[in-house]
Amino acid sequence: MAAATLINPANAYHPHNTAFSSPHRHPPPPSMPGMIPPGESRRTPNETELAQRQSLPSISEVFSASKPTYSPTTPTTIPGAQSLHPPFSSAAAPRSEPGPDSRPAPTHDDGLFRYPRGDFISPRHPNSAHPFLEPRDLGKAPEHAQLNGSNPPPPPPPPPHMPYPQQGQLPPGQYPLSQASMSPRHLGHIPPYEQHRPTIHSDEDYGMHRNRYDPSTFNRHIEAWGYQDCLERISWSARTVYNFAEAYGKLASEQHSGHPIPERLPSEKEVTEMLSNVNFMKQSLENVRELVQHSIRTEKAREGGRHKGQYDGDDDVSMYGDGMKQSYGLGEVKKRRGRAAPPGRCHSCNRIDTPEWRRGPDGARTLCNACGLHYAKLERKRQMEQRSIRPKGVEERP
DNA sequence: TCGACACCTCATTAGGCACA
DNA sequence: TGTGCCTAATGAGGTGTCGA
Repeated sequence: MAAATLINPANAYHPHNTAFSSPHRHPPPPSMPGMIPPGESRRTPNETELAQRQSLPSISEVFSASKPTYSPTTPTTIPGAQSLHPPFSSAAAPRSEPGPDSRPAPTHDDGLFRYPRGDFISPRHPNSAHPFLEPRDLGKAPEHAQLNGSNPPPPPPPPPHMPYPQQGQLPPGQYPLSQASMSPRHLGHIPPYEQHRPTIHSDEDYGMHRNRYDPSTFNRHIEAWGYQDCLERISWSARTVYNFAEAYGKLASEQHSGHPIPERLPSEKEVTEMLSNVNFMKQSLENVRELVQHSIRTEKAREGGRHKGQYDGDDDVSMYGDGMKQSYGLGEVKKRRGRAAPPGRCHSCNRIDTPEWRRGPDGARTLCNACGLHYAKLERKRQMEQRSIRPKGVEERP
């Protein structure tokens, strides 16, 4: 099915896809020595490049790290301006023109296992090479990245002036929130949250890539692009709202009183913008739905009556990748259970192939086998430490 | 010796189906 | 139509192997 092919993350996030490679070439943070490209096994022949290996922080690293601290959510970059024009003109809701490259990063306060959650959704985003970022790493220089000798990464672009986070705390490639988007009365108090829309691709961008596509498949490329772009925008909007809630939620939790302090509440404009984001998300989701429906209709028309009565898999298509379906004949496809589909890409190392998908901080089947095992180990150790810290009687709760 | 990871195993979940 | 059973599929921990 074309739709399945188009939306298959394994296709969209293929490690060799140039769109996936980081145009920014930001070096991985020092806590992640030896990043390896996505999909590359640790047993690749080029094992000499140990320094390039992408792995989770070691346990000792993790537990020697500073205790969980609030890591201000900072937008990262979106190289979106290199793509086609979105077919969903309606989705390109006119918003304040985002910065050249702005994109939010998730906030993980556990301090143990963090990664750019959204990068799964936005494969074009380069910062997916920075999984499990920890606050202690944010200001460090990317020393190890230069060990390779090739392509020394350029220094991250200077962030625009922002009241916070403190200078030098931003990881490479992440930009603080623009000051204009912040309520003036909050300056210096409110953790930033992303308020920039992802770049809406322009006609010029579209033109730049137009000649790449065969006219016969042009529409399909447009669809694929629009799908990704919509997801990207949905992802962005969701994170914006999330970050907004996180930021003000944290403030609220710090107030230690039941009554909100007016100075620490969001401005009405900010709330309105969040509402606008929600609408924006809704619009984009509707566009995605249209695309899916159209794709299904198209595919059914093409298939004709070939599989008439054999499989009506409208509900099943999007949940599992092609690989999962191959084991079934068309006539024996069963309704799949409503569980998490394989992400198609490890949320940590971006690997797309793994013998097994494992549970991660983002939920079931969000990590590859290796990362999942590592994460599980970290979690176990963390829980053990917590138990050892907690007084007896408090610990055991199912 | 230790860390990382592929593979194994088992408990859990949810869809399908028979039956009252 | 509701309920209970069966079973495929999944989730996740455990174990063995390999390499540093």
